[in-house]
Amino acid sequence: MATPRKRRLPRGTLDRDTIVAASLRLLDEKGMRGFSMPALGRELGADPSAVYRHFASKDELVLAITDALIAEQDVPSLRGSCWIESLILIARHTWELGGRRPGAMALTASRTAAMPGTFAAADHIIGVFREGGFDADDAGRMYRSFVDFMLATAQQRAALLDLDPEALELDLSNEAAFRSADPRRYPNLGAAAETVATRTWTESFELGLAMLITGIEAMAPKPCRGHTHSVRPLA
Amino acid sequence: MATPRKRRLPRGTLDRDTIVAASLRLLDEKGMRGFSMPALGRELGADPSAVYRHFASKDELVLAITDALIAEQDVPSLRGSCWIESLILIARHTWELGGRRPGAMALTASRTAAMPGTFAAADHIIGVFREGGFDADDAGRMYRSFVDFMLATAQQRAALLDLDPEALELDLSNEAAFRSADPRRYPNLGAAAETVATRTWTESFELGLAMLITGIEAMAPKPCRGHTHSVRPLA
DNA sequence: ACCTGAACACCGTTCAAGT
DNA sequence: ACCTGAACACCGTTCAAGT
Repeated sequence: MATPRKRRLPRGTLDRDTIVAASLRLLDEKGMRGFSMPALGRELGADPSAVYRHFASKDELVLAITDALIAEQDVPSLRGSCWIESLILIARHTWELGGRRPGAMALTASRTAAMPGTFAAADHIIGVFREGGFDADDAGRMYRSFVDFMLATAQQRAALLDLDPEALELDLSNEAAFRSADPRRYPNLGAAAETVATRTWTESFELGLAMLITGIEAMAPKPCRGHTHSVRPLA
Repeated sequence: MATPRKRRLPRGTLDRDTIVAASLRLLDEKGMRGFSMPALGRELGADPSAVYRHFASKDELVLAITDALIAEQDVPSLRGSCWIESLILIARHTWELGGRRPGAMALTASRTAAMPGTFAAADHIIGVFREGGFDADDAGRMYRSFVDFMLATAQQRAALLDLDPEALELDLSNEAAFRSADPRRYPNLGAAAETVATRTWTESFELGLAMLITGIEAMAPKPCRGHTHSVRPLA
């Protein structure tokens, strides 16, 4: 309260890591809507335009945030267990990350950063597919499709959670409104409406993951025979 | 050239349908970035604020656009063929829609509108799952997970295509840059880098769809015995 | 009743000026 | 060399004023 807020920052205060960390804090607190250059300036205690000394554009900053978020993730590896379980663990971790940090997930999940964190994660997941007996090229193909599913699904929910409260409320009430569809006009929807309306996003994700995992194992040269996976189809 | 552009619009010119149609035109021409209230006003030849006579907010307009886009879709039904083929057709149609009209897909794919177009599409897809022998509740569950996968995947690519040209260029060059990752540090990525870097989005979608379809058929009470589906795992 | 136009509180980005 | 502050061309939304 004593220090005047308009003090000039010392010369070397800002760097790329500081700005990325402040961006992630801002995204966690205020969501994507609150992540603006003026807001970032306030978070840093600097003028918004100072960021442009370190990143050429907001988009370049977004890519740096993308890699930092990936690099932060520390999914415990499951050596000794079935490789399929590793995939399930990675997918669930990503899904939960989108639930906890919707702003960061919504902003970054469709971007590709050619940086160390991204490379390390890709290397890890391709390695998991090779455990399943896929050769390197097929493991690369499976990796791309698996990651696309995982990120796309997590991002979709994150984008919804990141909406402003009124829009989110409207969307959720619309899901519930499936119950009010005329069963004469929409007989199939009418018969399933209660289930569709009350289904949680996580239940829907889990069933989609079960479908995917079933498909992956069917394609795998080395399926995990005798091992029951932790996904529950239609449970 | 002769008519002065600032003529006042006749009283009943604007209505919800006109505004939604102009929004879709704008999204197709200029993408999500170009879809602003001032731009919509120009497209309509009206003052931007006139739209607020018909929609309470931009978000309410977005939900109307969502339903209109769904209602426009006319996926040919495949009575007589295997029900799995209908799912494949619907998924591919959605994917292609996101490629052709990225702005509209990116804006709407995570929203739920409780309106006729949405109800009719839901009814149709739940019906397809019932053809596969799922009871109504399970068909409702499968519908949610299938649609989430389909829309999320299509939206993710659409959001990328909707980026401004410079950001898109940066992202695509980053995908290619997976080739330059150090193979000593990232041996799995190194072995698959060429495949990962040159893989198209559609190839990745098709493999993901094949995984999902394999999983769905494995769960179905009435799989399509003796029928070869049009998805090609790892082809 | 419906559309306009000015106004408000914001954006991302640039660049001359300060230190 | 690095940060500031004013400026530019935008946003979504509101509301008194016009017709």
